[in-house]
Amino acid sequence: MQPGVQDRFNAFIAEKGLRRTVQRDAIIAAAFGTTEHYTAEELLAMARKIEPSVSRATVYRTLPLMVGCGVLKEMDFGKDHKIYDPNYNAHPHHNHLICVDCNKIVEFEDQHIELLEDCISKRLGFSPASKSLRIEASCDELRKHGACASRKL
Amino acid sequence: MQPGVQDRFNAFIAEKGLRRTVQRDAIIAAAFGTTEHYTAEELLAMARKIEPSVSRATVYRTLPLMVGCGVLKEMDFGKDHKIYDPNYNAHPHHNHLICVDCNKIVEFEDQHIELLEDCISKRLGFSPASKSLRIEASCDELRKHGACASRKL
DNA sequence: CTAGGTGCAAAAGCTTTGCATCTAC
DNA sequence: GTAGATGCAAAGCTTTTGCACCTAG
Repeated sequence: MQPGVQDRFNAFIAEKGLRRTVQRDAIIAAAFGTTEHYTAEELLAMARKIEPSVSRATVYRTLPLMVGCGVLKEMDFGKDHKIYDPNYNAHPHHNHLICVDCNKIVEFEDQHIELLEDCISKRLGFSPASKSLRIEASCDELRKHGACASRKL
Repeated sequence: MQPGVQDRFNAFIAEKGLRRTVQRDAIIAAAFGTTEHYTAEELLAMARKIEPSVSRATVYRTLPLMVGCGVLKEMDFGKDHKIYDPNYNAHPHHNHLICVDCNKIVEFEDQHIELLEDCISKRLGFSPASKSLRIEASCDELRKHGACASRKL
């Protein structure tokens, strides 16, 4: 599990007068025991491997807590369900490239784009705080070989 | 209605051996009679003003056709429903800035970001074709005045 | 002891689909 | 005439919620 996350969540929970439970611990452990993106349903499955008593409702009730705490990022890639990204702790400024052909998601960082985002945001009257950026593109692999090796979702 | 769109859609339809109907015409007219973004439900309402016989099912069946034809862009801004953008014909390279506070969506174009997208896409092994970019940011208005004038959705 | 948490199953909300009827070509 | 389109209502899917029971502090 990613270091520090559990502590950050506990502090957040405590500050709000909420409680620490076995189920929440299991969900946190599952959520940050991987660097892959996942859906709510997938998180439920992972959490249940750790603590079988975890229910779907509790997962759905805990997800907003983790997002609100700032440890987990909720994303929407145009699929029918939301996707969660546990990598914002390790790489707070990473961006996403999503392949429109095969749905592959590549995370990347780039200094120039950071700067550009700041400029554009300010120009339009927005504060560059808490921004994120995503590029949709076509997969070279698909065009060349008719299929994409890392087809996902 | 945006010029050329109807023709483009008709050609697309014809090529696929599909048919032109009163309902589809009304949906196209509604979809491109505005420059605002809209949901499927909103499009249904607009189309019914033109042709009352349009049903929800036909709207949902026609949306993928317009998207597949390339005249309409489907977007997902993390809300519970999809949003459609009819402005890609007039401005094929525009990007979106979405305010995380008030959901305001600002469209903008930027030469530098175009270049940067190309570089990054290629670097990661993707073709820059059909890319789009969105920035999420915080609204200055909200921070200053506690509320945002153009609160939407 | 009690405010907060949990599981279950039902409900909600958007989107899709089966089916009988209709219509563009 | 026939493949394709439509409307209606039912079904699907993810996510939310009401409720009775449980538990951390």
